[in-house]
Amino acid sequence: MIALADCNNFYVSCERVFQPSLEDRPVIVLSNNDGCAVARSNEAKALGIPMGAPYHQIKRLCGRNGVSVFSSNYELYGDMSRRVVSVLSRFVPEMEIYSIDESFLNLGGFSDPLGLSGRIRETVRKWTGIPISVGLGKTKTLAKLANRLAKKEHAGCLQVEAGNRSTLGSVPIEDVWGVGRRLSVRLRRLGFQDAWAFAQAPSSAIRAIGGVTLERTQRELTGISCLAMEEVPQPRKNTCCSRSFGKPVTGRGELEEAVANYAVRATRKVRAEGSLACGLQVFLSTNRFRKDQPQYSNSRTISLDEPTDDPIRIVKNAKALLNSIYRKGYSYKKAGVLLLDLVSGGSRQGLLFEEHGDGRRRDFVNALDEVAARYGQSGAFLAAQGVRRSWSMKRQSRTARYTTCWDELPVAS
DNA sequence: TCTGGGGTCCTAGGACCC
DNA sequence: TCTGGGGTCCTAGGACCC
Repeated sequence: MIALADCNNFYVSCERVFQPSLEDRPVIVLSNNDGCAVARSNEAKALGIPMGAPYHQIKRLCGRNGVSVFSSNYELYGDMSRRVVSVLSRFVPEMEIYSIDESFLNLGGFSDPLGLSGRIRETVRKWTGIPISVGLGKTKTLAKLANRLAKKEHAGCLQVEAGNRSTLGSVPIEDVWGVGRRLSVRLRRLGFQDAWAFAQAPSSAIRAIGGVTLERTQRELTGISCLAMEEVPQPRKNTCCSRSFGKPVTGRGELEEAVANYAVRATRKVRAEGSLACGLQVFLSTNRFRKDQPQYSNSRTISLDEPTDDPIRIVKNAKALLNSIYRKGYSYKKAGVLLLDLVSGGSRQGLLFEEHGDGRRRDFVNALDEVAARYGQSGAFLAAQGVRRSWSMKRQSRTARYTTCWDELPVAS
């Protein structure tokens, strides 16, 4: 038996823990750059605010209805997520952290999985303040489906059997995990409107529509497990850092600064995991929503002659790539840096004519990381990253980093 | 005016090889 | 007129997820 523990409206719930007055009121949390609504309280959902709604389109609706609006506070959400996971892990020997707000738990061998799920739910709420729902099923896809239903009713916990025609029949096809917008349109056209009809369909038809991936989803719904639990997280293969700009950017200099910053951040992630990058990609683009402006987007990729985690080298290469795709006269909205084909530091393949260990460079980079960790991004940075950073993203209503920053601890008065 | 960021996997098609 | 067969590797693009 597999359980999916999923935090309800996670980012909103995190904000509510530190501002209890937000309970029972409409609340939304915005994406980076205060762009879209990415988390909504039930009250905000009831107002008709869809997932991913651009904020400028719902701003007036929010004003009229007294919706509390927050910029995203990823430091807080990341820390709250770790707390939830630590509670979950006390109950089960095997679990897979699937995302910032979801974990699969292996409840095989427990005599009363549903009862246990209820206790887990209560404990997480009590110890972290975060409300969760738990769905149970024989496979991950069934657990996921059960979780959806548990959220709406069933007191937050529900178990679903593969053969339950009325339950599966009540789930629209687009709500099945692994069936997105495109595939659901095609499946509906063929008459597979709900999870039950989809599960009963001839597998050859399903394979023709969505390949082996969709066929796996179908089998999972019939109770045949195709997606294993991954208790040990697989090392990342690529990593990316990109942001849209707070204002349109036209100058090469500003773009270079932005790209240098993204390169440093991406490299820091890779270093933290003990990996090295073998490839590097830089991309940039104008605002695709502005039909009245000339559009341009481009990217360029190189393979590095030696796997590296050296931010100075990455920044240098990234700037060169940027300059090879930069075109004057456009109003840019977004740029990003990808580090590709990551390999673990241990299995590093040396170069025939490698320059061996520059110890001073290594010490310097470590010091840079340490200072940045202690005093924040502005504590120490490369000159290429710029000082004014006029392009940086909007984040007008972020709450304090209550749990990770000494200066921002909540104060009781 | 204003529209997120970070991932994974699969497939088709082209380049290239013998 | 008639122009092989079988394989690998890489990349771009499409689909999905949170």
